[in-house]
Amino acid sequence: MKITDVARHAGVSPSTVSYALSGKRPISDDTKRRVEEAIRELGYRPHAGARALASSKSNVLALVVPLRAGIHIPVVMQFAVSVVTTARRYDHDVLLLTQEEGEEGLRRVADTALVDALILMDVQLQDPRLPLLRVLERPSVMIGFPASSEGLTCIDLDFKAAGEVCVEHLAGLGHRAVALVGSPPEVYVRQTAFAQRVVQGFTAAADRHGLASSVHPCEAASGAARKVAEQLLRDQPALTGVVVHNEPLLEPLIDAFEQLGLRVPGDLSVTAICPDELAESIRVPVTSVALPSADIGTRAVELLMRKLDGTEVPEATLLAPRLTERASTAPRNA
Amino acid sequence: MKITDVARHAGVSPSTVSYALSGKRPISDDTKRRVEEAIRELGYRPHAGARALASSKSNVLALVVPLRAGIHIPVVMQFAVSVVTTARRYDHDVLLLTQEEGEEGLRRVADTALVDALILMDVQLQDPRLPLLRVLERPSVMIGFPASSEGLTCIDLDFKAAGEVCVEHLAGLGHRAVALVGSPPEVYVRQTAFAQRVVQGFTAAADRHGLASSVHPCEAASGAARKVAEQLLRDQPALTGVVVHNEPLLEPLIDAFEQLGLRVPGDLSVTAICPDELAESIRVPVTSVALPSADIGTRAVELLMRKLDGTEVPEATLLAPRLTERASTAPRNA
DNA sequence: ATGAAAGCGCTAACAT
DNA sequence: ATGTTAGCGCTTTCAT
Repeated sequence: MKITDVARHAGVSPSTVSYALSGKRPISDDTKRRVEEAIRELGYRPHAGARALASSKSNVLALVVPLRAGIHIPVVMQFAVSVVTTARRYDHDVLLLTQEEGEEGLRRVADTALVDALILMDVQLQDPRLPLLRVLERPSVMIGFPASSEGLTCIDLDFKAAGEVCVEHLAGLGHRAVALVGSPPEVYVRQTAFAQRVVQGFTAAADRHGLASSVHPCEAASGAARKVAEQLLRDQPALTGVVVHNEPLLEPLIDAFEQLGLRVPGDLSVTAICPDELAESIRVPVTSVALPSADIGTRAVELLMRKLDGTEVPEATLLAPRLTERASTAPRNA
Repeated sequence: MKITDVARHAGVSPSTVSYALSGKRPISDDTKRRVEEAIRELGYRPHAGARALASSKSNVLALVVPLRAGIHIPVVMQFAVSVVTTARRYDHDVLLLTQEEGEEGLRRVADTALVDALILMDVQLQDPRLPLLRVLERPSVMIGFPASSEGLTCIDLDFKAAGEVCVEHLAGLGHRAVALVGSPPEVYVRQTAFAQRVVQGFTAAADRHGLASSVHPCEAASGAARKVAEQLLRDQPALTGVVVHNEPLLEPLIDAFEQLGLRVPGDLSVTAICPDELAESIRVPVTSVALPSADIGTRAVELLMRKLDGTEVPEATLLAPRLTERASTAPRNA
């Protein structure tokens, strides 16, 4: 079943069928109807490879997902799903690449014209893929910010501002000593951008408000919660505000505090940077800055589509943090 | 940079380059060397669309991932990653589809020849996609078993046997009253195959051994753990053995039992069906039947490759459960 | 062991 | 508004 079959069946030329499908030139209503009918009757589907060859567009995007330790998997899935869903709205499909394939994988799918454009997640401050992206003849969008991003397109939650907003919320409630429970150490060692930026924002805001502060990278294993809680209280006996940037640890940590005799939010206020869904599902719903995975995924695809169109897009898109107050924060005890 | 360029540069014909690349006919060592050199020097990459058109093979597999409620996301990601990794070993890429696209999505990627074959996850007992798969001209593999799978290729953990093995382990330790804490109710309502089969195996084995038993579908929200624990003890005061088939609930449930004054495994033995990684990471490492996501993903791709080769493959592949004893099970108190 | 050439099915100039 | 046709870059017969 090919386009010439459809053309014959509809009594038109192949190009007319092609144009009826693409809308790239005006077709009379009558012709269009006949073409559509022929397509339906014959169950015609254009051959993706032939299209890609003739048009130099595969209508496929590459999505590179991170697999490394310390990344919260459900967030990755949410990104992926929103990327796929949005891509489909623009008539594109999504090819899944793992980071294992590395730069060679990017080069492969780009150079073979298997994909038209690329989306990368888990960007590091000094990401080895950056030089490649700059020379690749295909547009790309990075979810996350490297140290220097000139000539590249990046989008992410403004993690620095997120760290600040959390501290400011706590400061506004009268808290004077705060701690950040961060991502697993390996995330910092890798210089993953978002983890670093939370620390920057957290520390800057704490200093600005004259709060005592400390930062604790932390394993995601929930078994670690008790130890972390104890350590925090040992290091900062005056501690009354905690910012958690570590999804799997959030609930166990709150449990651990309560088991140590600290009521949340009575004795200790807790804020988090995490998906709203998680913040809401916890026994004590947690005041949090949303990690809007779906929104970021959608906007990453939209940026890419505009780049494929030849439209200019901003190099950096930082999404402003949105803090939602829930039950885990309260004014400091007198 | 195309194949004719390489051919000219190497002083051979385009077909020779093609054959040197595919190995589909003998090439003299000397010629092969010259071709490889030309490819390297010119940085040549064959155009994926042109290949697909000429060979009627896209070298792309579709992977349909479930998004529905009650599915444990990290397990889905593990599948996806192992599918991608294995596919790459066979020189294939993976196109990511969401279940949202439904049957139309499958038809689209198959009929446009965007993919050569398909892998489906989260199969339901009466899956609406089954008839389509039977008529589709492309091979497919389902991860999971529908009610009737003639003519289709399925692979999964033998969940029925997994349920049995858990009960038998408990029975062997002298336990006489057991309960199954299952997947969220919506999973059963959807008639998702694996959840049902665990229940079958659990119940059959309990009956066979003359154990008192009960089954409790259960939300994944960890807040529900306490309620479930209390309900279990109310329903079955003699309860000493629990089988958990609900990843997110596993740890909270054990915590809840202990808070109710029941030591694990002193008073209550707990087994689970879950990834080994999860079972090991819990405070009380849990005796479990492994959910070998990576293995299943790998084998699904291997089945598909053999089908693409024209090799016959078994319609049903049930992976035997493997129970690992850990700290959460012990003989029943005298 | 290698070359020549005919497609694969579509798009997009270039007609009219 | 529609038709004609020359590719797109590769694979694979068919020759030799």
